[in-house]
Amino acid sequence: MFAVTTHTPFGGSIWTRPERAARGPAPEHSRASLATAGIALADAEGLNAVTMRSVAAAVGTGPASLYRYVDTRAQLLELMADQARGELRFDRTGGSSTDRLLALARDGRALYRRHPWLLDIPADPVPGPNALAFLDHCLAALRDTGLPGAAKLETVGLFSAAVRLIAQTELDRERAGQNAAQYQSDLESYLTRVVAAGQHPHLAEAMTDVPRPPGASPQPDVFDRAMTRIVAALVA
Amino acid sequence: MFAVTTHTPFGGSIWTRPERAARGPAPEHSRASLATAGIALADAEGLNAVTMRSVAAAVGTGPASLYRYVDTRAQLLELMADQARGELRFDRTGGSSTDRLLALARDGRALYRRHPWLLDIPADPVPGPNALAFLDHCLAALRDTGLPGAAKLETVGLFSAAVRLIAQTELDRERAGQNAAQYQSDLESYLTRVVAAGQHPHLAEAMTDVPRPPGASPQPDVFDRAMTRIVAALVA
DNA sequence: GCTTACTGGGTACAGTGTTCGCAGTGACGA
DNA sequence: TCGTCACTGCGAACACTGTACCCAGTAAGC
Repeated sequence: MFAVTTHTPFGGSIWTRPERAARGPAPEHSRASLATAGIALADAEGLNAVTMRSVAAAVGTGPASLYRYVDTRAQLLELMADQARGELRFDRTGGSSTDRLLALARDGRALYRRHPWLLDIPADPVPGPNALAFLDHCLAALRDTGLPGAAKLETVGLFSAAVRLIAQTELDRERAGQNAAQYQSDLESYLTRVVAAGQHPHLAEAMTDVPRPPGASPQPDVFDRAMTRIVAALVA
Repeated sequence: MFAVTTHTPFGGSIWTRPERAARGPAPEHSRASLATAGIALADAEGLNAVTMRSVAAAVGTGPASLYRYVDTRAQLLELMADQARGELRFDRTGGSSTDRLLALARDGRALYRRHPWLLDIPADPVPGPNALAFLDHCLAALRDTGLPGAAKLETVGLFSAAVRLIAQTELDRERAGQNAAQYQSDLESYLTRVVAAGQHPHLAEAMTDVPRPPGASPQPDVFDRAMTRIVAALVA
């Protein structure tokens, strides 16, 4: 029912804000506990359920108190995102660049499946500690490519964006498929109406071409196929 | 300062809602006029400036009246997004698949530069008329690839997602660059502190490798370079 | 032990998307 | 020709949001 702060280029990231002050009493809560509470809420009911009030209630305090730990709601989301990324384990150390990147991509996908609300948070302008760890492992995977440093960084940027992107498309499609009753039928009738209108000849052709049987299960792993193509293009 | 409805898989799209009712007096406004007003506001002050109240005021009515044309704010954004996409012109009809896709990509980038708020609107679950026209031209560009229909559709999905993605990264970087004073220095000191901490060896290596001079202008066309790689991977 | 900078949190504010209810209006069926 | 009835415009109100303010209490530094 509401909002994501539109792209403010830099309103101040959590990671440039000191966690504890030098003076004064010890805080009763912690960044980690706020993030945990937020993640639990988001996992259960989506990102919209993560309000200052709900998180405050979850840790047992009032809304205003959260601003002792965080300047803004967006910073709270930053905490949640990074803590979620902390679930990533980096087992594989050997193998080709391609294989290692693909493994990292699959880990990323699994993370997005566990915490779909991550896709609703705009990519953080400043990477947190766990994002940095992921970044470092991506760079490690590129060791053998011999690319210069800047190119490696750019490649990693494209790579993680691609992972996010494909996970997003995949999840969107699945979510849509679940309300198949309403969505699929509405979309289908809409599209056939559009196609029947006569414009969009290529769309018509693509849709009639090999019309898969309606009950058929979707292609098994769009993600793997797409990711393979992209990774190949990136390390080339 | 506020919100984007988190991914409701299908709350009902504008394009499955009848534009005019059969009975009753003629509406005083139109979808097009609402969209135009919203676009003007978004162009000038960002997507957050597009509130039901501001749009209503722009067309000279009260907030509640908008709900005669639109079920929800998200549907208003759908209208804006599709109307903006209507600015696209599709001149090129000949050439290789790669060239035609690259031309479409550049058009898309130009559109995102003109209306950056498009990047803040989640990709519509149901494509509007102008999105369909774009889709059709992408499919036309893939004519010579000989891919089956479903694969063509999938490819186009990846393609337009990639355009959006790269435009987004590019614009993010530019926006960040403008507040160079605050952002760059903060980020830089943060990263050097992180690197100095000793973990993240590969990050350290990539950053020290060929440290570009601080005043140097950024690489001219990240977009073209990245897009070329991706398109090549897609039509392969 | 005095100062100072913090912490907790109740209250309040400005602003949001959206609903309700009611008066007016115009196309359709008789 | 004339009711009927589904629509239209819209003022007022609701529920809820993120956040600022304020004040009492608390612990570290000189």
